[in-house]
Amino acid sequence: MGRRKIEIKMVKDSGSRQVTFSKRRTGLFKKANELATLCAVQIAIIVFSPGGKPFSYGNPTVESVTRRFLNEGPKPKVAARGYEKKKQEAKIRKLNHKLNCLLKQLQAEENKGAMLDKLFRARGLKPLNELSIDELMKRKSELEDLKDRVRRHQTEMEASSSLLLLSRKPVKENAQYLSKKAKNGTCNSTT
Amino acid sequence: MGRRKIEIKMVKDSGSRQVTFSKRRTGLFKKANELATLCAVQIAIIVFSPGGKPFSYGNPTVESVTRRFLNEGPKPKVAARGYEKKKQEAKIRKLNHKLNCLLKQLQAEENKGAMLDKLFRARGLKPLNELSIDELMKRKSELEDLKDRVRRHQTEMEASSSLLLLSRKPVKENAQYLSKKAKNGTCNSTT
DNA sequence: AACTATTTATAAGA
DNA sequence: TTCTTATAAATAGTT
Repeated sequence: MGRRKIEIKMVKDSGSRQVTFSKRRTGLFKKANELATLCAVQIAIIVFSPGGKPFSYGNPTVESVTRRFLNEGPKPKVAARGYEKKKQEAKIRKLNHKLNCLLKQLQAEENKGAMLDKLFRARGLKPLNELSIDELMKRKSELEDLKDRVRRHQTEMEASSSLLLLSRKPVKENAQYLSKKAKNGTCNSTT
Repeated sequence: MGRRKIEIKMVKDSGSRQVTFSKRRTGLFKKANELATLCAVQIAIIVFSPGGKPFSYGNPTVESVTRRFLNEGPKPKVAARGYEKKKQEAKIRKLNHKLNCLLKQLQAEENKGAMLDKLFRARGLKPLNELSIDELMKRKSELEDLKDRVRRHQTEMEASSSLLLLSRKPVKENAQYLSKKAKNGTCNSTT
């Protein structure tokens, strides 16, 4: 977009990254304001700088938009329709395969991470001692987010697992449990 | 931006307004994604279409970013300076402890998730078959995000680990490596 | 912060 | 909706 085309990859130099962040944050907020004005719509943006400082744009306010979003979010979503079921099942099988592969990779990464962590602790945390407080705070909040997400996924898995245990019964009897599950679904539309 | 310059005023024709909304929403989300990638930052956008339908973009998710924003809001800022080093070290020790605990929990969650996954596959994926395609797509993208974040953290850990191996030398000799690390570090002041 | 050479976004039109 | 294209706007590298 400027003198040269750049790859959309993380900017390694922290100084340049900060400059890029400032420029693009300004541009993004300007675009958001134009969208809000041209289309008379509500919009909210929250972004944390590389240093962890929060910036936000809201029309009319960040709070009102997020509140509306969070209140509308848990709408009951109508599950898949009855037609073209075969095609859906094929897609589902494909997605399940990808999902399983990803889970495996994830676990592998986690195990490596845990081993490194043990190494650290055995060594007395020397390297981490030299990191800044801000850096550690950032890591901590990232890990907390990560844990939340894993836990949420875990909950979903457990719910499905319960259904699994019921699946020994004939399929027709299962229908009631499955539709119950659909009713309680957390899925937000946000298409 | 196009064939003609337009005033940034509400578009009166509702059809044109919807078209403008679609185009600009796409552009805005693209910009947001570029910002998140280039600067490795968290960002969330929520926007309601002229018809009142919610659209959102989040990295890693809208929920995690809004949660972080809402939680940090009331808290005071911590930007600690170079003095009072003892206090800093105490804080760092505490944060490291939390970090380690979180890593352990994370791994535990992952292992449970993997076991459930095996259960599913042994059973022929029956329960997942009843989920909608949208639901599965959402899960898949969540897992991909999760994996990216774990990998990013993993990279950090490996970098620190390399430094760890050098730490057998006297502390003074370490200084150079540690300052090198600081130069490449991700922490920006962002005053 | 300002400056531009370029790239990117997009308003109109198809 | 999707594509094309002329033009406006954003921005990467530089000063």
